[in-house]
Amino acid sequence: MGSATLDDVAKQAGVSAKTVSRVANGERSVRPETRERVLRAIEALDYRPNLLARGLSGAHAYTIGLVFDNPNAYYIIAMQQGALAACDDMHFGLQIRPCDSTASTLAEDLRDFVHRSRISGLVLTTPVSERTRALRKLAGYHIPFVRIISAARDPRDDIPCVYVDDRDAAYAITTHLLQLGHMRIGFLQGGKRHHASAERLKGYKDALQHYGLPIRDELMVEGDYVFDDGFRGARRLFDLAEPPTAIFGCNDEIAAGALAAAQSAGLSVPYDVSIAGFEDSPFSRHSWPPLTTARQRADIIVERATRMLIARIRDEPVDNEGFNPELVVRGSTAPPRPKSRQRKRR
Amino acid sequence: MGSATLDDVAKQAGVSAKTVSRVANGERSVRPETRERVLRAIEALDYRPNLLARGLSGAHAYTIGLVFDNPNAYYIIAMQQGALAACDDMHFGLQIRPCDSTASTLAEDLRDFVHRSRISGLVLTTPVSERTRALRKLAGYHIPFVRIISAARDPRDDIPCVYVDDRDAAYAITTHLLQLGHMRIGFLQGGKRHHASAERLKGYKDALQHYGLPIRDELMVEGDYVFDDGFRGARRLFDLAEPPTAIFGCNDEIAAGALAAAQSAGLSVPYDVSIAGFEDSPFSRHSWPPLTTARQRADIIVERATRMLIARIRDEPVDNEGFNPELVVRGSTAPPRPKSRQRKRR
DNA sequence: CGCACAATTGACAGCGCTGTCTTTATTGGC
DNA sequence: GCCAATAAAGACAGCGCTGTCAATTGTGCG
Repeated sequence: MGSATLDDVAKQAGVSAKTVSRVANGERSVRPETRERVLRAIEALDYRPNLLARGLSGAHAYTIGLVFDNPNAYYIIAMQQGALAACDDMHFGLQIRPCDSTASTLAEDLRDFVHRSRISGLVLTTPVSERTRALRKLAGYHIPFVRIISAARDPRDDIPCVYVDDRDAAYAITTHLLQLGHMRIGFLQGGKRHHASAERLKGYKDALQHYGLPIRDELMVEGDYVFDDGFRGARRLFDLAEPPTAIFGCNDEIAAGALAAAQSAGLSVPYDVSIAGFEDSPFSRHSWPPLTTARQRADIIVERATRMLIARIRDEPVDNEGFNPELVVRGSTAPPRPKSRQRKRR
Repeated sequence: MGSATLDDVAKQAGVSAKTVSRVANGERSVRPETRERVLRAIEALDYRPNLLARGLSGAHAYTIGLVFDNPNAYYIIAMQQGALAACDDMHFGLQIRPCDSTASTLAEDLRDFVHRSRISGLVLTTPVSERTRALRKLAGYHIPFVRIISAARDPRDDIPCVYVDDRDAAYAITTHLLQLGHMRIGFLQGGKRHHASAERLKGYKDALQHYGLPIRDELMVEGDYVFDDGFRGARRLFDLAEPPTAIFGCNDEIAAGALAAAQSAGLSVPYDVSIAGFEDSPFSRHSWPPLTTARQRADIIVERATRMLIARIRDEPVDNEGFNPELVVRGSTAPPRPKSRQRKRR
C-alpha cells in the first residue's frame, strides 16, 4: 500500500539499507553486481525514496525555493517552468514561493521558509533580488542563493547572479525606432520598485544621445507596469502640442495600454504612431498589430540561475552569467508619416 | 543558528516536548496557564516547527498538492493564488504540481508524488480532473482529492467536486448577443480535450434554440484555446457569403484572435462586428475595445476546492458546490449595424 | 475525607532516511 | 603467499516531530 521503504528493498536484495541508500543516491562505492541486484529490487518493489525522510535526515532536503513578488502572470509561469526544468533534470525538488518583497521582515520570512523545510537554497527573482539589505542578512544566515538582476554587466560582488542587460535591449529598441526615422519618441516608464525600469530608461536616453537628439522631460511619462498607466501615459503624450510619432512602453502591458489609447483616439498603429513594448509576452504577440518588443526568455534565464544554485549547493565553482534580450520587430512599428500628411490628420 | 526545536522550547518552558507539540498544533487538552507558558517560550526562541519532521512523523504532512495541466498563464496564477490563500489560512503547505494529463501513467505519477512527500490530498483542476479512469485509480489508492469540473449541476457521485456551470454562462453571453439584435452569431469552439468546450457549445446552441434560431454548422468553427485558432476561425467566418454580425470565442485568447482578425480585415469592433470572449482574463480587459466576457473567478473557485479538500482530510462533512460565471459586458459588443448600412460597407 | 473518574502531562518508540564509524572483502607489491 | 592499503558493505545513531499509552494531577460527590 504505502510505498516500499529502504528496508524493504534491502531485505529483497539481501543487502543493508545503507547500501540501498548508496545506490539510490548514485554514490560510486558499490560493486557493479551489488548495484545491479539492488536496482532490480528497487524496480521490483517500485521503490521511491521518501523525500521528507531524506530531507530530515540528510544535511539538506535537495529542494530549492523559487521566490518571487511579481504580478506578471506570464513572467511567473515562465520562471516556474524554467526552474522546474532544471530541478527535474538535477533531481531536486522545487518549492514555489510568492512573497512580499517590501516587507521589512523579508530576510526573516525567507529564513523561516528555508529552515522549516530545510530548503537547500533560493533563486531570487526581481524585485526580491534587489533588496540588497535583506540579501546581506540572508547571506549572513548562510543560506545559499542566486539572484536574477537587471544590470549591464557582471557586478562582480560575492553574490552569484544572473544579470540581464535591460539597458542594452532598451537601447536596441530605441535605436530601431530612430532608424525608422522617428525623431520624437515617447517613453512610458515602469515602476520605480524595479531596477529594470531605470536601466531601460537609461537605454532609451543613451540611444537618443547617441543619435544627437535632445532628451525631453515631457516625453518620459512616469507610471507602473500596468495597462492603465500605459493607457493614461499614452493619452498624455498624444495631447502634447507636438506629440511623439513613436512610443516605447517599458513592458508589454504598458505598451498594450498605449495601443488601446491609440486606437481609442482613432490613431492607426503603426501608420499614425509606432508602439514598442518589452518582454515578448503573449500581450505583444496577441494584440493587433502585434508589438515590436524585446524578447526576454525568463524561462531560460531562471533555468540557468537554478542550475547555478544547484552547482553552488554542491560546492562546484559557478560563474555569473549575462543575458541580452533580443529585439523582435513586429507590426506595431513603422516609419513615421511624412510631415505633410501628418499635418493633414490633425 | 539552525532554528530552535521542540526540545529547546520544552526545556525553556519546563514541560515535555509532547506538550509543546500539543500547543503548537492547537490541541485542546492543555491547561491555559501551561499553554501560556509554552507560547511564551515559543515566542522567546522564535520556534518554527520543522515541516519535514512533522510530515515524516505524523499521519500525513499537512500539505496539499495543486495539480494542473493547462497552458493558460492567468488561469494558473489565479489558481495558485486561490490555493495558497486557503492553505495559508488553514496552516497547510502547498505543493504546486504541473503534470501531463494525457499520460497513461497519470494515476501512478500522482500517487508517487503523493507518497514521496506524504501529500495529504490533491486539488485537481481541468483537464486533469476529467480523466475519469485515472481518478478512479487514484481513489483506489485512498488518496483524497477534490476536483474542479465543468458541469451544469452537481454530479452527485462519490467524488467531491466544485462544478462550474459553463453552459449557463455561455447561454448568458449568447443571449446577450441575441438581445442586442444579432441573428447570425459565430462560435469559435475550444479544444475537445476540455469538457468545458462542449458545455459552452451547448449553452450557445441552447440560447439560439430558445430564441427560435437555427443552428448553422458553418457558424461553429472548430479549434483550440489559442490565439491563432481564434484568428483563423474568425477569418473563415468573415469570408462566409453571409458572415455573422457577432462572434463568440470560447475563451478570451480565442476572442483576442478574433479581434485581431477583425482589425486586420479592416472591420471595426463593435460597429461592424461584435466579439465576446469567456474567462475575464487580462486579455479581455487590456484589448481595445475591451471584451465582453464571462467572469470566472478561478482563484475563488480553487480556494473553495482547497478548503473542501482540507475539510475532507479532516473527516469533516463536505458538500459539493457550484459556481456560475458572471456576464461582464464591455465595449466589444453592440447592436448590429442596420441592414442598409451594412450593405454599403460590403 | 476518600474514591471513581476525567483532565493533563509525560515517556518512549519510531516515521524513513543519511552521516559516521567500523567491519569485512579485495587488491597490489614484494 | 603475506601484509598494508584500499574498496565495499554494514551497524547504529539520530534528524525533529507525533501517536500511543502510561503516569500524574485535579474534580465531584457520598
